[in-house]
Amino acid sequence: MVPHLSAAPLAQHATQARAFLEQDAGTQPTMGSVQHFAQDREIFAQGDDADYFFKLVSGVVRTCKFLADGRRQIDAFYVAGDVFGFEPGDEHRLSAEAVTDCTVVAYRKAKTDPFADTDRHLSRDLLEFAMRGMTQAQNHSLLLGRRSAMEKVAGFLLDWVQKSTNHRQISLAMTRQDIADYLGLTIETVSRTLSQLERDHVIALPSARQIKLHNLDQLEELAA
Amino acid sequence: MVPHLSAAPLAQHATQARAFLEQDAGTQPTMGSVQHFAQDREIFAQGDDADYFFKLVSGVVRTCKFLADGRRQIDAFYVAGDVFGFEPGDEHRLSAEAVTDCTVVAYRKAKTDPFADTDRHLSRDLLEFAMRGMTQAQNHSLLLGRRSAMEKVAGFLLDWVQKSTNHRQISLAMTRQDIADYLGLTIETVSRTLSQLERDHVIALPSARQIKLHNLDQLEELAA
DNA sequence: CGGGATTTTGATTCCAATCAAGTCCGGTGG
DNA sequence: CCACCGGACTTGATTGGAATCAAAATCCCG
Repeated sequence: MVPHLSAAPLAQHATQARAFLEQDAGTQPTMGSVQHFAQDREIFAQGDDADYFFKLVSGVVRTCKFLADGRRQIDAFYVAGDVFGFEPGDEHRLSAEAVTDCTVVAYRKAKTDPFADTDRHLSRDLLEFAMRGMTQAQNHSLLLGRRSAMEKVAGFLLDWVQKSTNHRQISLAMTRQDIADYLGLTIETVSRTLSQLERDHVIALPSARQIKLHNLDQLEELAA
Repeated sequence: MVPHLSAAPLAQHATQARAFLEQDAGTQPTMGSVQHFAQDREIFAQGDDADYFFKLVSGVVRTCKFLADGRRQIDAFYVAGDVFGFEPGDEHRLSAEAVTDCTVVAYRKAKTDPFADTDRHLSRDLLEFAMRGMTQAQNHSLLLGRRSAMEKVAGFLLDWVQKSTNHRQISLAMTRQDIADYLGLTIETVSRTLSQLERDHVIALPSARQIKLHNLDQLEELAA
């Protein structure tokens, strides 16, 4: 039996986040600072230093990514009680904006950083797994949401060549059906798109599972 | 697999996890058990108890979700060195299958009470938070990958009504453009789909931002 | 070789995007 | 109180890109 799959993951973590922050407030010397943002104001931008993360007190916030040509993919909406802007790495990978006027509490990330305590190797590394998974899934959403078949396939090839030892050739372990189900396309479209890339001399297909990349620059352009 | 006993499955036993983290793939099989899977074999299924998580030693693995009608969305591919099956909750939300013959090391999640150690509350909560973010992003990918406009919109309404105090009416804070960018559709398609739902008496639209849900059962059917 | 699975290619359909007007508010000022 | 303005939303006509339907070609693997 297939469990019910929530179609739109609208910030399902309010309870856990609240527990975390209440506890934090009691144990840390520095409290978060309350801030207000008017509707459509940016709370933080893609690439900003991720020194703070936020708890939403009231209002609604969206986090989103932008492609170079302006296409936007909203990653999530947040409501009162939700925490957002909590990300791996030093800078924000998403931007956050006020959908309505809203009030947030900003917490300095360093103050709650479990990494400082060397006894917490466990949490640090597991946390990194989880955050890597989160980032990966967010990137996948961006890939699926607003990209053409060509952009998806080109992006897939670029992802895989990075995992490959050889920077010019990919050995695919998976079938066309697997690729299609990963990219949200049909097997025929994947095949056609690869054929098109071959016709354009961007790649060569010595066999179905072997792909030579002739023109990485062009491939990157096609991946948008 | 052994039934899961802990109410808080996210925390890992410190000793086990540290050993796991420092261990190189394929060496020191003291903590985890090495297992082999032939091509296309299932490593775990959606809904299985998530007592174990895995590190891939060799081969390629895919994790995926299925909709009721059999449509499949592959969430990720994993290669040697990657960790998968590490999820919040006490059951796997994805299934994992061997794309090629592969070797994994299985690690059992601890059943010890994570609340016993108060010093680790913070890390535990941060971890849980990160994992919820991961889950959320994965659900979003499923939404974007293989769903029609009607399924996306119906799913969006069902998710949003859960956040609402009134479970028969929704007040939307966001514009149609926001909804469109969240669902990977255009503003026109969102509008048309909502109008269609109103024509079918599934919802009513007293104003653009107010939506009455007349028939939740039908909405759930449409969300597939 | 032979046969089934996988992949490619071709023809057609269909859903959602695009292009293009309208309509409906929600605010503002007379 | 009402007329007007502008942004948000809806609706209509058409296009276009990917899905679907349908064969071929190719690749494996016994």
